[in-house]
Amino acid sequence: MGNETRERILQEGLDLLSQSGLAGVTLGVLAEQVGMSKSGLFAHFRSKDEVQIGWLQQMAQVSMAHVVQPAMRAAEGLPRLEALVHNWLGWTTRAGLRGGCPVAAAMFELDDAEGAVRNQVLAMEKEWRGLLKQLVEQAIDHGHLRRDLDIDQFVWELCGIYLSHHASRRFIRDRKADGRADTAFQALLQRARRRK
Amino acid sequence: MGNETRERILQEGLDLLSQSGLAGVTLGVLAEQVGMSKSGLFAHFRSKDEVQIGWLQQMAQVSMAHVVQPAMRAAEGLPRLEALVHNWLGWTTRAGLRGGCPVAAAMFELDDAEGAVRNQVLAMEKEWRGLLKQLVEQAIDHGHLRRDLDIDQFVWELCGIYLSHHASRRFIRDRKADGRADTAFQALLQRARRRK
DNA sequence: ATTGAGCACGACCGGTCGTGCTATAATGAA
DNA sequence: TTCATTATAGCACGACCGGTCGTGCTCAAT
Repeated sequence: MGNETRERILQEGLDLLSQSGLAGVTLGVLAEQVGMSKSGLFAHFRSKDEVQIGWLQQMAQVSMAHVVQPAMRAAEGLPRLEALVHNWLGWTTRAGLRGGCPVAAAMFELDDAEGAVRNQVLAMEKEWRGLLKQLVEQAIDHGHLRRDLDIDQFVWELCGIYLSHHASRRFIRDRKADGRADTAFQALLQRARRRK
Repeated sequence: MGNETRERILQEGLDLLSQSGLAGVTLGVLAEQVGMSKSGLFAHFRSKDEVQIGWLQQMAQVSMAHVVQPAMRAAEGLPRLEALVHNWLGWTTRAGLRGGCPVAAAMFELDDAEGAVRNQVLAMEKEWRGLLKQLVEQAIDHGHLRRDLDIDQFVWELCGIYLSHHASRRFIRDRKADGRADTAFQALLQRARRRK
């Protein structure tokens, strides 16, 4: 089945993508990894942009299954938010990928670029931050966080924790990365709970 | 003079590097930018790794001049730390580069790589964090921050602010990025001042 | 048994990559 | 004025890039 093959191409590509970044994965090495010819592989796509966007959509699917859905089983409000953050940090490893988060890498790779791939990454990032915002709002509604919290600021700082965790865990290879992120997140929550 | 040319190659290369990342700058486009032939340019280096490491060293020099040295004129302790952070955020633009911070990008580009370039980036990042740590220690010694502060944690979270600022300013192109970073930094300082 | 669609193949396109080797032009010392 | 040094250009290399093309296989429908 053609769709099966396409899925396999995207899945293998996602693994390579997480290790090498968007620019680092060529059709040649991808074809070799999948075990088919470059031309046979390329017949499933119209351009390399389309391949890259396919990887990103595949990633969205995988992260949805490994990060979001399990967190949704936690009670609405703060528990769910905490579960999501817990699943978020270092999610690629648990999803079976050998590299880091492709979107985080793409944000630094494509900051000065233009085009469809950048737009896709931007849309995904905005959607993700929207989800975070939504969970924070729910936590406020349940009285777990204070009403006058600056939600966008909270999400912004949370993203900083994610990025710092990614850098210290994957690049610096600091074994304390998980603990640092946890401490930072708890401090962020503390500020979001306390009045003023 | 050969050294003048080498300097010019590295300076132009640094600008391209900030825009396109390590993998994105090829000797061909660099030569065109500098206005000389690829081979004439390459005669100044032994390998592309050496070129890339040269760019990074050039960057260290430039950032030293634009970020660290001006901050050193502020009074030791908290004022100096605040000046450094102020110069740090968005420093590439003030240094005349058209792109973002090459080290930040490299941390996400090279997280799963190996080799001399990665080692160079790692060494530079560790040196930078060492400098941050030193300024925080001085602020403690002057009584501006509390004695029992977890310094490494402070630096870790500060790096998160830098990364989140970089992403929101350069990739997302959020005009509020500077304000968000400022708020986050002030909150971090607040925690570092207050007892408990 | 024949057809036709779907799929993958190898060969190949024009370009660009990083990297050598060699020749020429400019410079400065003797 | 000659000579040695240096800086740059010219050129070619093998590999690989994203992408196209025509071919042949497999298999279900006719």
